[in-house]
Amino acid sequence: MSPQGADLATQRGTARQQRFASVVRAGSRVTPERARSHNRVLVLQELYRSEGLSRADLARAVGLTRVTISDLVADLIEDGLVIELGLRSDARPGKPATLLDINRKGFAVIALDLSYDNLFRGVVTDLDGTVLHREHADVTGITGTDAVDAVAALLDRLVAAAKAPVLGVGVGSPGIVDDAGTVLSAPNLGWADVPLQAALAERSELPVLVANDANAAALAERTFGGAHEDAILVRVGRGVGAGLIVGGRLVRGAHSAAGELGHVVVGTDGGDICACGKTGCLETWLAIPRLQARLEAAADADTRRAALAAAGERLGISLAPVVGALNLGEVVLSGPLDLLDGSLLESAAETIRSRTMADSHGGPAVRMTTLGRDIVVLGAAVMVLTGQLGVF
Amino acid sequence: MSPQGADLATQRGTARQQRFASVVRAGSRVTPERARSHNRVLVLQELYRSEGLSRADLARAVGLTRVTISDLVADLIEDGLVIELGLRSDARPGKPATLLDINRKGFAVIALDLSYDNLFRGVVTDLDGTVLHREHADVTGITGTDAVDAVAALLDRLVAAAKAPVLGVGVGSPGIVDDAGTVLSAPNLGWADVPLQAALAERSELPVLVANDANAAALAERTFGGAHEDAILVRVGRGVGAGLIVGGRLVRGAHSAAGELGHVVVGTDGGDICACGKTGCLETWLAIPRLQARLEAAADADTRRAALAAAGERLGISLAPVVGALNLGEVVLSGPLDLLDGSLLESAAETIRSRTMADSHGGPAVRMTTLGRDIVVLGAAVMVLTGQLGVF
DNA sequence: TTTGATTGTTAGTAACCTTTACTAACGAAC
DNA sequence: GTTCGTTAGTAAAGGTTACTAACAATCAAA
Repeated sequence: MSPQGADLATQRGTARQQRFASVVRAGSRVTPERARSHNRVLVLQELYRSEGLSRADLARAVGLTRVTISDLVADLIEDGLVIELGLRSDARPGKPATLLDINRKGFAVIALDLSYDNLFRGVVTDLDGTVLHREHADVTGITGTDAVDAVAALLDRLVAAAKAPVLGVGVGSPGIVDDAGTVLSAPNLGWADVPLQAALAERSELPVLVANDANAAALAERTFGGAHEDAILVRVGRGVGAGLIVGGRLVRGAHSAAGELGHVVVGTDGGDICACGKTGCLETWLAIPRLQARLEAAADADTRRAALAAAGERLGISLAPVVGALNLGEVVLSGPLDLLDGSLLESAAETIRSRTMADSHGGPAVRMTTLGRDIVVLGAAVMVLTGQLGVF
Repeated sequence: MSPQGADLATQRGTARQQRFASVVRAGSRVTPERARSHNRVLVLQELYRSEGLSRADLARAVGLTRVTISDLVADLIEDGLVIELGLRSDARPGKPATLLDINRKGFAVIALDLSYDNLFRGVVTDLDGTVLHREHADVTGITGTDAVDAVAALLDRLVAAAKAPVLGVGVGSPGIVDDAGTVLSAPNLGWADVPLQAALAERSELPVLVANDANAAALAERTFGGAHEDAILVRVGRGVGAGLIVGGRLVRGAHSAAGELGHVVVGTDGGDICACGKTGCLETWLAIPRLQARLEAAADADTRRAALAAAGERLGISLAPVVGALNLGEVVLSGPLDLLDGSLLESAAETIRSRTMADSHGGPAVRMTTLGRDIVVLGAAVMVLTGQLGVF
C-alpha cells in the first residue's frame, strides 16, 4: 500500500479534474477562464515536449508575453504540475534563466491492457510513460461481470502500488468501445454494453478512460513511436484490428468501430471460411493461430516463407484502398515479431506500393512498431495524459 | 457590371479579412481578442443553421449570457453580417423577441468548377448557396498558364456580375491541391505546381480558396446534402476521385492527395491496363468512357445491366476496406445518373455490405448525391463560408 | 568599467465576459 | 382594469485575463 499516494490522489481528485478540463473545443464558447485553461495546456505541452525551458523560452514558443507565462507557470507550480530545475548553466549574456520542467515523477498514470488471451496486464507509469511497476491477472475462463471485477481488482492493486498521486486510469480493451468508454461488444470477454469506464471510475474514484486496444496502440505509436500524422497501426494477434490516425487525430468512426479490419473480405478469389460466416476475411489470412497452423503444415523454409508472404500480400491488398483513399504516410504493424517482421512485412509493403498510385513520395513507409508488447498500455497512458493534462 | 458590389467588396476587403480570421485553432494561444472572435463565429454558426433566432435564443444555444450576445450581435450588425428581421409574432408571455438572421442576401460568394471536360464553370451565390448567376468558359485545348488566365477571366466576369460585396472565391480544381491552394498536379490541364490560389488572390484582390474538386464535392454533400459525419463521396467522371469526411472534417492526407482512389488496384483477378501503367485500377472498371464503351459493346439490356453491376461490384470491393477501417456511415456517389443510379449503385451497396462486418447498423447508407451538377461549386462556396465566416 | 543583452517581476491598462439590476412588453388570473 | 409572473434586451459594476511599459538583477564582451 501507498496511502500517501492514494490519499493525495483522491483528496485532490475533484479539484484537479476541474482545472485540467482543457483544450478549447471548437463549437464551444470561450470564456476568459477557458482561454486561460487553454493557454495553461499550451505551456504544459511545450514543457512536455522539451524539458529544460525557461519562462522566456516558453513565451517565445507559445507566443504569449513573459509576464503572462510567469503568471501561468506560477499557477502550474502551485498545482504541483511544474517544478523549477535551477539556473541554466550556459555561458551567455544576460540574467541566467531558471529552467522549468513538468513534474514528471510527481504523478503516476495507471494503464491497463485487456487484450491478451486470458490475461489482464496493468502498469504504473510516470508522466513520461516510463513503466515503474507491473501487475497482471490470469483470467482464464473468466467473463462477463466477473471479468469486470477482475479488472477492478487489478486496478486496486495498481493504485496501491502507485507511489505518487494517480493522474488517471487508461484502459485498452478488446472489442468495440464507444466515446463514453462503454464496451459495446467484446465477444472474448463476454461483454456487451458494459459501461466499463463508468464502473471503474465509480469504484476507484479516479478519472478513467477506456478505448479499444488497437486504437490505444495507434495513439502510443503516434506519441511515443513517432508515427506520421496520417497513419494506420495494424495489430495482429488472435484477431486483426487497427487504429487510424488522420490529421494527427484518432478516428472513432460512425459507430465507434473504426479500425475493425479483421472481417473485411480480401481479394476476389475466395479463401477460407471465417468464424463470422464470410469467406476470405482478412483474419482468415492473417490471424496468428491460422498463420501458425499454415507454418506448421509447411514442408520447408521456402514454403513457410511463401505462406508468410501470402499473408503479407493479403494485408497489403486490404490496406491499399485505405492508404490510397486517406493518402496515409505510414503503416505500422504490431504483433509477434518472428512472424510479422520479415517476408510478411516486406510483402505487405510491396503490395501496397504496387496497388496504389506510385506518387512522387514512393508510397507510405511500412514498418514494425518499436514499442513492443507495451504498446497498448502506453497508448492507454497517452489517453490519460491527453484527457487530464491536454498534452499532445 | 455592378460597380457598387465590386467596390464595396474591395473597399472593405482587408478589414473584413482580419475580422473574419476565426475559429480558435488548437495549438495556438488564446488572447481575449481571439476568444471574442471565436464567440462571434459561434453566434454566426447558430444563426446560419436556424434563421429567426432572438438574442435570448442565441444566448441559450451558445451558452453565453444575453448581455454578451447582445454585444456580439451589435458588432455583427455593425459589420453588416447580421440583420434584424422584426418582432416575433408568436403569442407567448413576455416581451416579444427581436428576430435576427445572417444577412444572407447581403454578400455574394463566387465559386468555380474546373473539373469538366474542356469547360470551366462558375457561379455567384448568396450565403445560402443559392445560385444567383452562372458563367462558363470553353477551354478546349487550353492548358498551362493559358488555362490559369482563362480561370482569371472567368472570375472577372463573375465578380462583375455580383450584385453584392463578394465574400470570397472558392475553386474546385481537378488534380492534387495542397493546403496553400497550389495545384501540385493536374495532368488534364497541364498543371504542375501551379499556385492557383495565390495567383487568383493577387489578380482579384479577393480571398481565394482552391481545393480538389472531389474534396469540395464532399464538403457540399456534408453541408447541403446532409451527409453523415463519417462519409465518403465518390465522383465518377472521366476519372474517379473521392472526398472523405471523417469526424465531420475533410481529410487532406499526408501529401494532400486524400481521395485519390482512381488508381488503386481492385481485386485479385487482373483487369484492363490503365493509363497509369498498372492493371485493374478502379478507373479501368468505373470511369465513364470505359463504362460507355462497354455498354455500347453490349448486345442486350441484360448484358448492359451486368456490365453496370460489375462496375458497381468493383467499386464496392475497393470501398469495403475503407468503409471497414473508418467505420463510415455513408457512401455517396456523384456522376451521370443514367449510368450510376441503378444496378451499379445497388451492386456497390450489396458488395460493401457483404464484404464488411455486418454490424448491428446494417452497414453504411449508399446513395446518389441530390446536389446534381452543382455539387462542386456548392462545395467551393462552402469553402468560402468556412474560411471567411467560420460557418459549419 | 562600461555597454548591451537577457531574464523575470511589478505596475498600470485594455478587452472580455459575468453578475446584478433595471426597463419594456406581454399573457394570465383575479 | 389591475396585479402577477415571465421574457427580452440594456446598463453599470466587477473580476479575470493578457498586454505594454518600466525596472532590477545578472552576465558577457568591449
